[in-house]
Amino acid sequence: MPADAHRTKAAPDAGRAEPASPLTERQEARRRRILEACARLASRGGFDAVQMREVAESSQVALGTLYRYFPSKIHLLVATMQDQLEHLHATLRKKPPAGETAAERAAGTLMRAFRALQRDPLLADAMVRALTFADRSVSAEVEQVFRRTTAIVLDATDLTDPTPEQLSAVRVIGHTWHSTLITWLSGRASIEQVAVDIETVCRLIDLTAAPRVP
Amino acid sequence: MPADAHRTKAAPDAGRAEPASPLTERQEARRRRILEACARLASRGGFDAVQMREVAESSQVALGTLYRYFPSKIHLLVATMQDQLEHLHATLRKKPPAGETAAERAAGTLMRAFRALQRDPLLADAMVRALTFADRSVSAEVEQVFRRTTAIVLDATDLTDPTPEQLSAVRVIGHTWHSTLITWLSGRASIEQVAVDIETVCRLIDLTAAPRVP
DNA sequence: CGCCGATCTAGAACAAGTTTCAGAGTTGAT
DNA sequence: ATCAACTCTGAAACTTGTTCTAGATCGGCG
Repeated sequence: MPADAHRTKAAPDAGRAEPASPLTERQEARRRRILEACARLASRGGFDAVQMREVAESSQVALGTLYRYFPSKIHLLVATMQDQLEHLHATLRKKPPAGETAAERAAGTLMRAFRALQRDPLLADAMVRALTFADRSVSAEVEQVFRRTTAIVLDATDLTDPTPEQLSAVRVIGHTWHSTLITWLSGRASIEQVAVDIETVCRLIDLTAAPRVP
Repeated sequence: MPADAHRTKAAPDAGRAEPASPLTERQEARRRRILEACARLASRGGFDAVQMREVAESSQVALGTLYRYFPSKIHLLVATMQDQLEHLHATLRKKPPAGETAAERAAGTLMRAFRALQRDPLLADAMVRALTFADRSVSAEVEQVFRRTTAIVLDATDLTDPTPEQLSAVRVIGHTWHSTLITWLSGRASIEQVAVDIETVCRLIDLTAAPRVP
């Protein structure tokens, strides 16, 4: 798996659309078809069912083109996670969680996110496995996913100006969220245990909280 | 990757030696040669360099035999991690960490473990990636690795009779340890940040501590 | 000793991720 | 409208994890 095989030419950006070459309409549509096909296949058989040839066929794109958009299966799945997290984040924003303390709100939001992913366990499994399996060649994309996770937690806590300590706590919470997700998906922990652990780790937020100045 | 391919016959137990058919001396030797070859190869090129054919050749065993001992590359790497963690645990036990609070001792021990794995980053990378990539067919072995991690933390904190809350904290600490390890190995975080996050999460121990009764 | 079943070996065969390439299709600038 | 550069397609080839098969070895037992 010679994973450093990034095209150096002006290939369609497999990450986000922001800093890249504009991507024509047709290209944007292709990209979207690919991501949808990926999610669809993952939603059935999980990680193993996302076969590059199938994704290509299912999204009506040649195999070579698929690889031009996403340089590896891992890139593809991480991009899919990115995509799904965006939706999730938007959904979660709409109904901010109730709760006295920041910790409670964080735990509430994370459990809601957890349940959302539970609804499609095979898709979740494929995405999260790809995320943790990713090597350096996917760093940038993985980083973005983590940023999104961090943003979700920060949103939930309503912390406007977090201290370094709080940022550390938020990172730890993100790590725990991903790990418990994997643990649950692998059948090594119950939902109850996940809930307990999420609540436990979220206490770190209050522990490191500075009094909020309005 | 049809990973549920466990032989159902009386195959050499790929997990620990405890509950299995005794394993003759020659077989024990084979198993050890395989694990050593695996560690050696991983120590050079990391995950990708652990190629089953190479492992087989390098440990003077036929490919089929390798698969009889370890039903997949993931099983092999998880077993290797198990093996390395045993050594590490033994080493760490010898010099218990200094520190006033349980949290400090836990953080100290984990950072020591972290530095031990740092010395062989490619090996660590291969093992940890295998660990988080493992699917249900490897649950039992993964579970054992987590148990070992938990044991290391509990040893460090010197908690003899942990409450359920403390166990949750210890699980969270274990998750964080693995995640930060991956994050560092992927070049997405500095050692300093890892140290900070480990210290942050270890506070959970004191937070949930019941007064110890001697 | 000589046999039996389990284990090991060598090597072919198969599956899925990845790479490569020649030719057809698009696009943008002149 | 035309040309050059880029992009997409279709198909084959290559790599590495995994499975399968036929025969050689081993260990215990009568």
